[in-house]
Amino acid sequence: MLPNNSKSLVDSVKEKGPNLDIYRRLFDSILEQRLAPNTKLNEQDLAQVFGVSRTLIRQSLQRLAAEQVVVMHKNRGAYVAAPDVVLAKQILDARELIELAVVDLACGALSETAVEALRMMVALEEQAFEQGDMGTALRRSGEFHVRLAQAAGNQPYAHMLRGLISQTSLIIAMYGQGGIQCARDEHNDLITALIAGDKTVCADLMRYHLGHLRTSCDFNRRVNSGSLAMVLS
Amino acid sequence: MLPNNSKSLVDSVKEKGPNLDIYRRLFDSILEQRLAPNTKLNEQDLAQVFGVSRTLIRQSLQRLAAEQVVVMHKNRGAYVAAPDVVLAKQILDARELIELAVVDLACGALSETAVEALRMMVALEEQAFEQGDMGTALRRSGEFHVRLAQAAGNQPYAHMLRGLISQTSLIIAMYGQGGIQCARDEHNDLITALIAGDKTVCADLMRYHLGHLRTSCDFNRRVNSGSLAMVLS
DNA sequence: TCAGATAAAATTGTATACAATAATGTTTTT
DNA sequence: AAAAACATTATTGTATACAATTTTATCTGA
Repeated sequence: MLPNNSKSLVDSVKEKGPNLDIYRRLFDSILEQRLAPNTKLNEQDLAQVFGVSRTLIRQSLQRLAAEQVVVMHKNRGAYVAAPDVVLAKQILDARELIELAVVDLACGALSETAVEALRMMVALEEQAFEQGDMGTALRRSGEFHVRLAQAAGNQPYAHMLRGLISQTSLIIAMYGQGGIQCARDEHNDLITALIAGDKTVCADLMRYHLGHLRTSCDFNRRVNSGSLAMVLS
Repeated sequence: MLPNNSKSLVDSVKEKGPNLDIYRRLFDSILEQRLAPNTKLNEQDLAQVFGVSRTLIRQSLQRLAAEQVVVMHKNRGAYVAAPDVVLAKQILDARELIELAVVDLACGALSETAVEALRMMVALEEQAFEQGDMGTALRRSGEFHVRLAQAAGNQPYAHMLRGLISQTSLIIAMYGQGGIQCARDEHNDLITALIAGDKTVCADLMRYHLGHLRTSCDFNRRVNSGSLAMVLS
């Protein structure tokens, strides 16, 4: 359930606490689809799992709720978010808007070190894929996009995109039907195009890439995710 | 210090608690520039002011921090955020990106009721202005933009824009030099243009409007906001 | 007088205790 | 047996208590 491997991208990179770690592990667990949409997140259970008091669990849940990865119902607890079809499409639209702006900024403007870091990210993503760890592969795929936004040098873009990508993981969990990971070579192609510096090509590549995401989803399919109790209520 | 008037736009419109109120009052206080950038937000003091325990104060501060309106330093407390020049420009860029997308969606697509609500918002904004309550006027000016995004029908746009507009208030507090409110008629002009339905005109109007914001800021001016102690440290 | 060390106070971080609400199970009534 | 009412349990919401850290004040020693 709980990953503890790579230091993922938390916004406030600066000094935080050890409780930041439990937030990150929850966050990653959701992104890696170990926690399905609509899953109830019981505070006491989590406190026991992490070996801390409910105080820290609560903080993490509230932060996740602020990021809309989790929804909190008053007096009824926290659940992994489950975006409906309408919202899902809006999220993908918003992602395209931001990502195209990112590409526009990054095109022909990536530093050597940035390129290296991005290539490394893709390598890690492929490694997870080849090891059959689809959850990690999916999370790293998202991280690639966030890292690209960071490299593009606009903090708000990176911040907003991080949120949108988190929700994209939920969308894939709910409406996806495999075949997304096939597109992972496209990340390398994108890097190459960004170095080459043709904005039209870069934009088209990104649109193409995100298009795969859309076509890999079936928004008609009624979702059975989460606990059955939730579905039948 | 603490406003309690209109129900401002909190993202999770659904059921929340009474502590939501203290978050909102803090949020509004910052947006109305009653709390200047770099102001320290002492937990115990706030707890006393609001008549609650530090628990609820902490929750609100953490949420504000998640929205980047407040910065929390480990073991050193929470401060009203103070975006530097680089970030300020990035925020304004991001705002333009989102707002143009919003305008594109809303152009020729606003319902009757939406138009009415927006007109009302402008009226409230002008009312505060004429009463000399610049803080409230500024906050409502921001609310207008968020409400427009909501009317445009893309939730992520509205959500992201809300964050960017909050930070814009901080930017104005730090780098603004008056003259922003002169542009408040432009909101009504924008509504009219959106109804008319010419996308080029609408986009130009929005760019023009946001351009005023940029020109009303002097990014060279070294900021003296917040407690002197902070500045001199 | 000033720098450094040390002690005191204040502030934040976390855990625990209690209150309020919702969920569950049992009994009672028809 | 079904439905309603009640009691029980579990879960979340808030306050308080304590621990850890930082800030401030005081004291020393050149």
